[in-house]
Amino acid sequence: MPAPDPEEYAEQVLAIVEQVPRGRVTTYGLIAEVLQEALGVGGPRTVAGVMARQGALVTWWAVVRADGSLPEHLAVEARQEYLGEGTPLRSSGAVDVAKAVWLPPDIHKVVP
DNA sequence: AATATGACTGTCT
DNA sequence: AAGACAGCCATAT
Repeated sequence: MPAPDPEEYAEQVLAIVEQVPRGRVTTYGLIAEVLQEALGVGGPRTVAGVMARQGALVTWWAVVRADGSLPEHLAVEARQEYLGEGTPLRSSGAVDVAKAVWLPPDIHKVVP
C-alpha cells in the first residue's frame, strides 16, 4: 500500500476529529493508528502536524495527548470547552482519558 | 543529502 | 510520580 497524497491524509484526520462526540476526546496516537492501518503511513507526529496547521478548522480540543494533556497555551482555551461540554477532567486539569476516550472508527467506515 | 524541529509515545530510571 | 531517552514521521532549512 503506497503513499497517499498529504492533502487527503489531512482530510482524513479532520474527518475523524469531526466524528468525536461532544464531551469525549481522542488522542493523536489513536488517530494515527487507524490511518496507519488504512493508508500505511503517518504517525502521531504526523497527525499533530495536521492539527497544528488546520486544527483551527475543527474541534481541535477533542484531540489530546495520550495522557489527556495538551501544550500549555492550548490547555487554557481547551478548559473552557471541557467545562462547557462536561468532559471528564482530572485534578491536573488534563482530560480523564480513561473515561472520556472515544475510539476512532475504521477509516473505511468514515470514507468507504 | 544531512540536520533540526514539532499540538507525540512508550520505556526506563 | 516526574524526568530523561530514544523511537517515530513528515516538513523545512
